[in-house]
Amino acid sequence: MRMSRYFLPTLKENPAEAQIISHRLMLRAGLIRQSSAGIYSWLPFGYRALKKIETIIREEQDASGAQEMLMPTIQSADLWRKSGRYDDYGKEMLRIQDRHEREMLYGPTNEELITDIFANDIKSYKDLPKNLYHIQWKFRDEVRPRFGVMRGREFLMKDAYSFDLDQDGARRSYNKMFVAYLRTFARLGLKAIPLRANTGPIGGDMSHEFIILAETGESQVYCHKALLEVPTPENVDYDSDLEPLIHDWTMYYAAADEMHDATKCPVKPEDLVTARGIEVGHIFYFGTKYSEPMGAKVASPDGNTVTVHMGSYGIGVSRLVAAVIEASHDEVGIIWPESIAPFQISLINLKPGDATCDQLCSDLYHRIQQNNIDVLYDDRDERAGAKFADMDLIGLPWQIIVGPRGAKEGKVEVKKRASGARSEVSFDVALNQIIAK
RNA sequence: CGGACCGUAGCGCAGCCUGGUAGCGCAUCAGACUGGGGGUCUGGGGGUCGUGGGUUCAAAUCCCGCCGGUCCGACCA
Repeated sequence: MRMSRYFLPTLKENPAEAQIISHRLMLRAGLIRQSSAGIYSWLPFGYRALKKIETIIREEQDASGAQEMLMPTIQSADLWRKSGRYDDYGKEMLRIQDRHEREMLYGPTNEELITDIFANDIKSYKDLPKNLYHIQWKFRDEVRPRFGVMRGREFLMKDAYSFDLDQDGARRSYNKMFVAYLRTFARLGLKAIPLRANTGPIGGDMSHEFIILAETGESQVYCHKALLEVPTPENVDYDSDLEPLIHDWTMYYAAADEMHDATKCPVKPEDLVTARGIEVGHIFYFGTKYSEPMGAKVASPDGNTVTVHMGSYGIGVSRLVAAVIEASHDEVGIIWPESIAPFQISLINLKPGDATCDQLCSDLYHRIQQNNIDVLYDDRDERAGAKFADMDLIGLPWQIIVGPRGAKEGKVEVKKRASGARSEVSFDVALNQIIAK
């Protein structure tokens, strides 16, 4: 993409309303614009990042055996009356009426709808287990939206729902999601740790929050330092017994602020990590809480009718964009992990109009594109300083700088955003470096 | 939902207290000089001062309503 044609409005100054770093950088680097309180438009640059995250989540969900579908944003109030949540949910639920004055709502979550869909067509234990998910916009009318997309009212969420014959089955489904989440966050370049979460009246140990560590995180997290060294599962066979993997990740102490009691902490002070965290995912098993009232029953092998056991598994997709930025930035801008960078390369022409620079850039630009690598070519007639500032702000992993000095000898500078490491190399070497990576 | 505050050009703000020609910086446009980390100069465009009402000869400024937004607290992917 040529920057002269791209819609990428960057801001030199921090907008007054943005308090936290990710919000500031998302506005300044042209990822989002606020449309109304807690509701954002995603500009082309931000939308690319959002879609990349979505893709990684989708790949890992699919790998674990979950199946993607799509449910509507607008739901009927009747379903929610059936589960009893229509009255319980309170003002956080956006309620609307259609022209026939039927009561509708903008879905804050989808347990009712998915359970209804399941109950209508699945009648036998032979069709279990099932895990269905979708990636869809949700609306929760937060009293106080803030921190940009970190706590917006409208947000993109991946929510999966598992259906099993009994609790043992539900546990296997739960474990699959647990592992899929570990892999997803690792691929996003994030260090995520699972914290045991409150399971409410259901009890047991089947609810975890996934927290990523970031200095500006909202909540305080305490954990054993060994937890940070547990390796991400690779080449997972999701049909195998995942309990040992789960055990590796849950054997160490880990607690959020409200669960942590310094006087009762089992971890020795020298082994305790205290950090800030952002919740990016939450998984839990809730038994028959929804399947019971919604009538989700199947025939069991012995001929009886049993209510299915369910779990639900959420990832805040839009929040993750902010979380990644919180976790990966410096004083001048974003530092995108390669896996989700909107483009891989900034190609900077320091002197547009100079025949040699133009030619070299043009060649590089086309050759990079031919290799299916996303490149943002800064061909604008701007001051070098302004270009460098913009490039650092938008934070693409690689920068290729083409200036008149080197261009005469066919040399360009390749710089890595994350480390700042730079080297002056020939056209071909630059190209090969990029392609190899 | 309690408390505090803000709406003046695309962004950041001053002007309001003490009513009297709507300003500054950045951005933007034209031209020139420039050119390896947000450059300099000249000239230009852009504002129903959130909105409705009131007070007044006169309202961005004073008073009231409404709308929008922000922050602190309690609550959440």
